[in-house]
Amino acid sequence: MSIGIKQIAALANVSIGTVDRVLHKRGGVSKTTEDKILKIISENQYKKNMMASRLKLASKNKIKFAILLPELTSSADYWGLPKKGISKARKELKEFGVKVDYYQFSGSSSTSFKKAIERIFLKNYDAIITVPYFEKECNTLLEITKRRDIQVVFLDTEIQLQNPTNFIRQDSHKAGMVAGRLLYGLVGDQGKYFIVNILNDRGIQVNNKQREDGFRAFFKSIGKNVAIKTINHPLYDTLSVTEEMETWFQGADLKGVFVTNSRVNLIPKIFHTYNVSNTFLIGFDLNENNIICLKRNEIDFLINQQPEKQGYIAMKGLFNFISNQDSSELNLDIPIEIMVKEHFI
Amino acid sequence: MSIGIKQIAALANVSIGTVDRVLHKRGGVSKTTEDKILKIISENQYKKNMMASRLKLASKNKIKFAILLPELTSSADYWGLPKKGISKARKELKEFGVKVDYYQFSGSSSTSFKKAIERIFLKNYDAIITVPYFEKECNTLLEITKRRDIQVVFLDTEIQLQNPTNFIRQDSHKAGMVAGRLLYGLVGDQGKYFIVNILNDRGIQVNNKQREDGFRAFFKSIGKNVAIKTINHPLYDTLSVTEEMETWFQGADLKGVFVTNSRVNLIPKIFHTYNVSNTFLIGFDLNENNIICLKRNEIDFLINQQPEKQGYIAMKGLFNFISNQDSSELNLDIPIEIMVKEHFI
DNA sequence: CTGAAAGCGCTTACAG
DNA sequence: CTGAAAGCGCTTACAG
Repeated sequence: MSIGIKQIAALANVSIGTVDRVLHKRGGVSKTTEDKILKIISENQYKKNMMASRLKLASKNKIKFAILLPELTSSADYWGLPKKGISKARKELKEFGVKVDYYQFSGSSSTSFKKAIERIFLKNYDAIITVPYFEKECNTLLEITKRRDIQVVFLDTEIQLQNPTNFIRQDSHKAGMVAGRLLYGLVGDQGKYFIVNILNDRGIQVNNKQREDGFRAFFKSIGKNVAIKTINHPLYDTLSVTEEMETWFQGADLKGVFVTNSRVNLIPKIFHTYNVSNTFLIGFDLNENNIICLKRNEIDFLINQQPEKQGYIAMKGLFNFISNQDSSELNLDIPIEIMVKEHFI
Repeated sequence: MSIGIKQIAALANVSIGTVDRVLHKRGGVSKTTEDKILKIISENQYKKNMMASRLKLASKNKIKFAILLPELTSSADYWGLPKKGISKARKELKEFGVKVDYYQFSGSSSTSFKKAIERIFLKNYDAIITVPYFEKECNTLLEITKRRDIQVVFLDTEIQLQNPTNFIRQDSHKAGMVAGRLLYGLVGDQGKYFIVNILNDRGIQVNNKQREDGFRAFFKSIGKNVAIKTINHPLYDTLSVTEEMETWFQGADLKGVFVTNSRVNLIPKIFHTYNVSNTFLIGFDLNENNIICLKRNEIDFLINQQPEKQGYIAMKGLFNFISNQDSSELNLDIPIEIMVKEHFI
């Protein structure tokens, strides 16, 4: 049977108040008493009853989360998805005394990120969920939160930072390898491969580059020296056809196109306009346009990053950590989910 | 702000005891008072605080689960997996007053299932998690549990039963369609397709048949009239080669083999012995031997039913239902997870 | 038909 | 340095 503070108090011949002082390191307990209590706690593997604890605390001491995501734009409603998962967790955790505030930054402005962080630090949050767009600013964030004992979880992308930290995201390099495997199955040894990085105003995103590297690593791993060409394309709402792309329209050999982000739905229009066939296409994310293309057989595979799940798990994991001091779920890989047309029937 | 029984009592000018009598339909409340209280409850969307409720109840009124799974055999340790997920949930729910007992039945004996059910009914369980092997006995189970207000969740397979019920399992027909899509991508229009049903002593399992049908439905859906041959093979530890299989060893055309269960790892040995190439292979489940074959490129795709997740979700869903009367999570599709070699690197 | 009271396990402000 | 007591929101046995 598990033990409670009442039993600990009885075993140590003290009151439950004293046991609590030791458990919460509130001080004002004699060394002798403290040692006695600590011994009993460890011998009996005391684990606090989270229900009772939160029931007491929920009304006054809220657990406060700051969510700082890039703002939604017309071309990128992606960030609504982790937000949705966060919102779902928020509803579930409300009765446990969890409070959530939302902040935004502009994806093209490190200053806006810095400013949002400053506003966040004005309030006393227990945890921050954000995205590692700006390396320098993220390092600063980590230094400050470490000092103040604020938990941070980064979603979406893993980047190298100075302090160890928590990432809940898909392994982009591995996702690129999986994409390589899938496209190779369709296109084979004799075909031509194209990696399309669709850039935004800050150039290529870190995880898009990681996906590209993973894709190439796959072909290295199977020892095939196939032709792989990278096309870096500036983002337009309708993708213009660059000179590099024109090779797509020549020759009857099979071709495989790997788009390293969610803008893969821009490609089928090009194929259609130029009457290209014998081409296979793979990309990321389950936005509406991508799913339409998948259903039309214009896209062969989509890889899902499960952004909703990322947000949901970040919330749940942080809550568990803060309420139980259990860190197991704060750093994890989201599975590389492969989607085909039949998933949507 | 959300409202509690104290506020309801104040609004209705009664004591919290009376409010509780209405909430729990314990009777002994005048119609006038009851109506007044019900009105306040619905107007204010009262939702009981699960923490407080379980804190009070956890010590006396345990929520009791009976788990009834097929026994583990040397050739089928599969059922250890949902059990693992159930065990994980058990640990998390222990402090909420959840108790779990395990029962077993033999997959080849409906009597052993019936007997186990009888033993289960001797105790007062709140919920049963099991697997729908035997249609008649499952119908009986549902009738009795309905009368006694016991919740039931079936894992692994969905079958048609007389009463509506809860299934947490993968859509096997759809999984067969996904398998068709994947194999078609590798084998194409010109190849030959084979469905291998590896039978056990009860013949073909329901979900294996559903997968076969789904596989065929895929080819129908794309309007291709390819050659698909079904091979029903009795189970042996090493698969013997039947006459039907010998077509595999003839001709240079591509061939695709779809094994409708977890015994797919028996096939590569045959290919190896008879020096068969140009063959692609897909099957189910992430057992050790299957993963070894996947890593050796002997299997091209594995479909994961996420059995651990099934068990885990069943437990969590039932707990939520019983403690909150929220049925949303008791009937659901486990995603059709496609695995390739690179997932395991 | 209804109310007052004890208690689930933990937390903390207060008194000494 | 330590204890006694109130209270989180809900549940229920008891008294009337």
